[in-house]
Amino acid sequence: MCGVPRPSQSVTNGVDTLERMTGSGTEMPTRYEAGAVEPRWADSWIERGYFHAQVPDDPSRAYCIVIPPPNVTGRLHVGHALGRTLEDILVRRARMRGLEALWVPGMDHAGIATQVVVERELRKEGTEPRDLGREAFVERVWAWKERYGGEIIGQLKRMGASLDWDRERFTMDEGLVGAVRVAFVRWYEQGLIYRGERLVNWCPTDQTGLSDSEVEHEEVDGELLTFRYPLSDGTGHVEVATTRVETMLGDTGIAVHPDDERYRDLVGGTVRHPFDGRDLPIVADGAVDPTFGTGAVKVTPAHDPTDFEIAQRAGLPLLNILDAEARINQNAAEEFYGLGRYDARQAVREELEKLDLFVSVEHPYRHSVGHCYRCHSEIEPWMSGLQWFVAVDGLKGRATEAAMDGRITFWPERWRKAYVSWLDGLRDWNISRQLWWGHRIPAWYCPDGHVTVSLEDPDACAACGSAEIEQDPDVLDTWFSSQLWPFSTLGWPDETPELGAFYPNAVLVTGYEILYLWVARMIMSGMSLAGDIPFRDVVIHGLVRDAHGRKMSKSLGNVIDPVEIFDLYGADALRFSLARLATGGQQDIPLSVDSIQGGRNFANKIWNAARLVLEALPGGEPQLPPDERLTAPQRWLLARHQHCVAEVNASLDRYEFAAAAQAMYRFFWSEYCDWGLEMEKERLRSDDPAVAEDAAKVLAWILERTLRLLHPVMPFVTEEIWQRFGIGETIVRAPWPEAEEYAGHEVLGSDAEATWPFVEELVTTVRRFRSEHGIPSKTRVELRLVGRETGAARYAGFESEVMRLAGASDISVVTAGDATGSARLLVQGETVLVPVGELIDLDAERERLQKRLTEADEGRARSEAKLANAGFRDKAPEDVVLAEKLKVERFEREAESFREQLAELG
RNA sequence: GGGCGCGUAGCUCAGCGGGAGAGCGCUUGCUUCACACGCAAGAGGUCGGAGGUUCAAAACCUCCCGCGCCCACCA
Repeated sequence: MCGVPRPSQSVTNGVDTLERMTGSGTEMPTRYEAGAVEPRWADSWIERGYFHAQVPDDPSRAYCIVIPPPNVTGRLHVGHALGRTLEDILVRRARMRGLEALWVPGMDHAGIATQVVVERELRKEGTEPRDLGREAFVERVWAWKERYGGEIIGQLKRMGASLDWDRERFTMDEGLVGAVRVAFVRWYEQGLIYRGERLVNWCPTDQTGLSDSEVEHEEVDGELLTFRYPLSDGTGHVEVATTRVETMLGDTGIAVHPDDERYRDLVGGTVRHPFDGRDLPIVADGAVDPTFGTGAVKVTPAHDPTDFEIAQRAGLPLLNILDAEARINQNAAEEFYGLGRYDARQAVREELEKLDLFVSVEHPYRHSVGHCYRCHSEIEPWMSGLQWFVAVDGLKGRATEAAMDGRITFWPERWRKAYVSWLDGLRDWNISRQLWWGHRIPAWYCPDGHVTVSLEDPDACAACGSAEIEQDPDVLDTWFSSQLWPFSTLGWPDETPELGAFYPNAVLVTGYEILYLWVARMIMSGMSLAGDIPFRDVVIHGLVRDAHGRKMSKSLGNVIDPVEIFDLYGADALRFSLARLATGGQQDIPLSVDSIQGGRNFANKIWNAARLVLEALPGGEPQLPPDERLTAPQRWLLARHQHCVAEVNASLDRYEFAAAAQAMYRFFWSEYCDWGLEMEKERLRSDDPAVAEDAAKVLAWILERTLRLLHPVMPFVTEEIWQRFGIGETIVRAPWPEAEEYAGHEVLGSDAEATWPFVEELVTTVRRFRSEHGIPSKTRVELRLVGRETGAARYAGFESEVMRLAGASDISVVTAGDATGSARLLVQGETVLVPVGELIDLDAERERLQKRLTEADEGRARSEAKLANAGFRDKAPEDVVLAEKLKVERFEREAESFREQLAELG
């Protein structure tokens, strides 16, 4: 055993392995200290290679999830913890089921995002990134990646994520660089990638183009300004409206709707630009909405996508009046040159007012403006030269079909619709980024303008042989490499054994915010390049917010740092809390410290229940006693446990994590601890060693299986306890409890389950009675069930438990109702006499009875009203009607009893 | 302009055709030999509003009112 880590040492205060293995002499502190236990297990699991997956011979034994690679921009936040927790639950369960469960770790280079944070850091040091030069800058980013990549790995390990670290990948590692190259070249050769000059979404701050998906539209209060263009022939004016009046410097035409009577005669004519005297043609175009504004539109082809298209159709020239930083360039009238776009807006307006061309302004005017998803600057539609695009029409079809025909299932299902309709409206994807950090576009240009795209870096132009070739300075959109993640991490384009076994992946878990940016593109590229769906299931979860549903942000000061939580409450606590909140129905997930404390309390509850059971366990593998020795409460608990197993499995099969967590919580706390342990305690301390041993065995057996059930959600505390059973090396690879197993015990427990409701209500009713009368817990009362001899069947097998839990000295059945001096409690319609004599306060008793009487009367009235309805009697199912009739009888009996008692009390 | 989600106990949310639930918070008892990160008992909801379907609606349909989100080239 030399050198085997013993993660539990700190908690057991040095109890040695042998003692732990035999279960004797185990000291468990009264509180579970997650912070001391978890880091040891986290390391130990990895050291022992438990998370390493082999490539199975039988592909049906393969189960694979790839981590949504976190950006190397910085440390992980609780949002990441949610997704990783859900994935870990799935992977750990699959692993326990005996599958080769591979969870691929890795990170994303996150082109623009990382470049921005590194630039910011450099500027803080007083260095202008552009001065550094490309090579040195990229080196700096790699250094950044090493630092934060390491921190992210540390965080993931600490939270217990069972990733196969032997297979860690990075979107810019050697293999993935190759995969990106192959993908680009293949699509280029298929005509799915092309180079073109188009308006792109330009971020003037980050100085790069963006795809449509990277632009966030937001409603802002702007202004709608109307001004006049004089007709060139001096016969009048045309009024146009705009929210960005500075763009009029780049106007090259006026457009009206072809059917618009008002302008029919003007089409073909021109207006004169007031600042530089250019004549702008008036053209007709169907894209113009004649009902908006004046029905005439100024056309700025170089700075508006609609205008660009109009210009293409009408043959209007492009006039680019902005530079890369969105300042007015030399193409505009001289007096505006060099102005920023917002200053220019003001200056143009003033100039128009001077020339008496200003008509009116509407302010505030609410309209939608695109912003950069990284830096939030306003996006400028801009001509930035030739850029590379992916022609999505060649990819959409198969990606849509895969979701429509059920090969890919979305959970919850509603996201499928969102996905399909997004694909439907998708336009070509701009993949050129004017950045330094990323995959360099594998295209080379010679002085004659030939383009060479190739797998290997070329020495000469493929068309003319010129050796004077230069590579495209741009890099690819970061999502271009991310989209290959499900297969590139498995070795694609090589046909590796991993790719053969683990592709398609089983499931992808991610937040809805990257459904389009990432998920949709993985499906498109997976279908096209890897020849199959990338994953069978897509699980979409909400975004983690603070306790009141607000976004977590540094400025609000409500950010929860996962590691802080791990240290304070434990990773298990956070994991359980997140799982319990992950309902799927709602869009976002409010996480509060209270909720995490709830998880911590649960871990502590498990720990303490285990303390009790393990102290009593004689040692060895927990085995059930023979069926005939099982008591009714034991059979009941077994049956409840089995229901819990079934419920958890059914929930997880549907990715209903909250329901699964809730089922475990309810079973363990409310049934196993509150009732099960409380009932068994007596037997555990029995003088008869056989009785005590049986009780311990039953409790231990159920506990051990429950630990396995809980393990995927709370890996640490379950492992820590499970070790003490001494039945194996690790719970990580212990078998997963299936619903079908031990079905026999369910049957075995059915009699006890049928008895249970009466037993539970009897105990609760007596407890309530005692509480209402302040009867001290040490005072024993007698319980007499009024009825025939068979009345005892109502609590058969639970006699001693009822007595102990209700604080009774005796329980019996009496045939006649000698009720003198007794309180009469009603339990499921049966009368239970409690001889109390002077014990009770008569006023309190009157109050109690009056309250119960009201409840009974109300209940009866409800049921009678239902039965009075002929439609109900005729049309409702028989059993429902019968149940209603029984209710009336019961309420009647109860009410009668309460009235009698009240009368007796006077 | 389209589409989606949500309005249920003070808070955060389950439930989605047959007598209103959980956690937290609150009240009252418990130094009960696993756990006060606990135990027991309790208070607290015209299930956003109005119609409709049904014997029966928190749940299904329609409309309305409030939140929130996504998509979209109306200047």
